[in-house]
Amino acid sequence: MPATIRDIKNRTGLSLATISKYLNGGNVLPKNKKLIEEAIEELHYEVNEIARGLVTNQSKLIGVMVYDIESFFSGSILHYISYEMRKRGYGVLICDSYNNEEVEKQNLKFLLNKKVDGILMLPVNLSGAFVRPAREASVPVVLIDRSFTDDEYDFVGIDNRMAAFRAVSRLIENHHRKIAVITSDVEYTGMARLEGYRSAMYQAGLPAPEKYQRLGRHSFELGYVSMKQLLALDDPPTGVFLGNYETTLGGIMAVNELGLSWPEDISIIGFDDLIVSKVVRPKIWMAVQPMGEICSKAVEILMSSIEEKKEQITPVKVHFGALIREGSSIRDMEET
Amino acid sequence: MPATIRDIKNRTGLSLATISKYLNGGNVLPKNKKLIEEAIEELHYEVNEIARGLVTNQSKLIGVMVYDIESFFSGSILHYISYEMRKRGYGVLICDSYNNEEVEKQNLKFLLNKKVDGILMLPVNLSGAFVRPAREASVPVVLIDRSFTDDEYDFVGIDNRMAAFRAVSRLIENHHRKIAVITSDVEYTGMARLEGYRSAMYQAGLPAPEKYQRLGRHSFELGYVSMKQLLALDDPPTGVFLGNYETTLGGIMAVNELGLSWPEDISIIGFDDLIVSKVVRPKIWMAVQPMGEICSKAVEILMSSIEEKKEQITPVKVHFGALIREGSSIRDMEET
DNA sequence: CTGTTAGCGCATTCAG
DNA sequence: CTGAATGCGCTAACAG
Repeated sequence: MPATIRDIKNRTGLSLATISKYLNGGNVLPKNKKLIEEAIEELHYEVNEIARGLVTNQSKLIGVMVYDIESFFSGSILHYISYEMRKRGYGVLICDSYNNEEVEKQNLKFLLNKKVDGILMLPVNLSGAFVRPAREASVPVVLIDRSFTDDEYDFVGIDNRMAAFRAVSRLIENHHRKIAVITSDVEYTGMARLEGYRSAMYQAGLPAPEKYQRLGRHSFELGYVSMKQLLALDDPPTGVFLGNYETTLGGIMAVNELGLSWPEDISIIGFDDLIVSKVVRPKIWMAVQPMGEICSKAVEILMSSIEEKKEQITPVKVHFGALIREGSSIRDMEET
Repeated sequence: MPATIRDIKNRTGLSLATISKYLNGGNVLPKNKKLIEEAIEELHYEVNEIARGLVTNQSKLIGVMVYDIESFFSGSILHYISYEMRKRGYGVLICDSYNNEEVEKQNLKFLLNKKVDGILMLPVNLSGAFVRPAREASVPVVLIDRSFTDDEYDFVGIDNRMAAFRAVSRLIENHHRKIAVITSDVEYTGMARLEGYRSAMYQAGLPAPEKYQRLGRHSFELGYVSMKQLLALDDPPTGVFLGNYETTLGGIMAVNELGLSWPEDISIIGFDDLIVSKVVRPKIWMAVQPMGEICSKAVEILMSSIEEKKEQITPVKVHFGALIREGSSIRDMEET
């Protein structure tokens, strides 16, 4: 049985209140302070956070909801978030929605039941209607990476349209005219990136035929299959923009398997810099999200909402710029 | 403010005890039952688990400690575990040790502070000494995937030595004589798999020269670099056993980049079947761990330890067999 | 089967 | 600055 505040009361002869005050950073006479500290040491006392939570109405827990914990992106996010929260003494409750809208709704309720002090979410639902219970319970929610189409919450991520625009521009600048895209048209980020691709093409006066737009839910398989299809076309593209990490990985694998190589046979620029890109040669051009910054910003916003429990004023949206990192996977088509 | 048991007392005129009993599945007169259910409905009442936890001395939380949350393996494990625990109404507190022994020790204490009811762990430490605080607090711990070299806890995983032995045997049966291994010699699983490789070679009377054993900490890079080195040898191996998912992925990428292909140029058999292998062709032979079974077994063991709070009797170790799944990545060397 | 009475471990009024 | 008293929301004996 762990020691309680009562044990240290008996040991020091002080009252519960004094000890409690000390524990919460209040002023206590030096000699009492010493007394308490000694007792804590001896008894290996540690505050029972769940008891404290009952009275302060805080659990020192936050919930993190991810659309798919098996995705590479989630792992990275979770890494940074758990690090940030640990520093602040918060526990991180994880919920996996495995890309299922219904499950996500239940997860939210589950977390609310657990009395989390706040929620960080990488949502699968495009609509934010299901988040209402959190708002009603005035549990702050911060969105990461993806936002809703119909409701506003605090958000931290990148400007996806712009990132894609800039990535595709890199191909255009290198005089590519036949540029394809592999991305999602059913997820928030994918849709924005698709738009970025289309804008860039349009603005450069280049055609963006449907056969060059391979869409579906972001996945390794989408990248793999689409890349093979693109390269098998009668009139294949010379450059391909891959819309996220999974598709990038799949696309790379496909090119390799076909015995082709970049930038000689095909130019590519991918998205999201996780493990693989560190090691693949020739190095691949990448639109890189600042994961660490995104997470620490999201945590910062969440924490301030938790602390000032004032009603949500107006949602804040933070968009970082993606870094377009240089590689050797784009060939200049004019130097032919 | 959410409704409390008191609100429903006022609304029904019943006593707290009766309501509490109903909530905990006790017998209540049908008419009272109806009364309570109505009130619950109206008031949107939900039990405050943290208050309940204070008296029952349970948090309905378990902790999961992983050596590296960014590894593919962790994501898969977390997926299954969170699913199993949700079914049981438990929250999952996640801790990432990012392969740091010191961090892992702190994580354990952190979880204990959060009063988790049990811990599932994929440890980074080889020694189990740091788990003592959990044992002292009689918080059950179940190890997954990796075990300690110096202390015993409940464990669920596979027989790594045997899995590796069988994987390498697949190459031997196909008349390979020059067989290499890429795996870890500093992690529990890697060491056992290395042993399996060596036994298989020894037993078949085949040499296992050092140049064919590429060792280090399991990583994508290890697989990538090692495979390139192996294939650049004067006398390269004809078959390679890749010791885990990351190294498998790295090895595949290396073969592809060299413009080689399996099974013509090199025969390979990998480990752990996650996303990529579903999509790479020709299909790769794989030693596959039954992730779902492992996790549900681990959860089952943990739950029973939590429920029967009797002192730990004797640790139980469950080893599943890995499935050696057929592919087309091994060439029969006699058919030359 | 139901109601009354005590706490769980702690923070927080209020006096002193 | 300190101490005694009160209650957070709920469960667990007991009586009735």
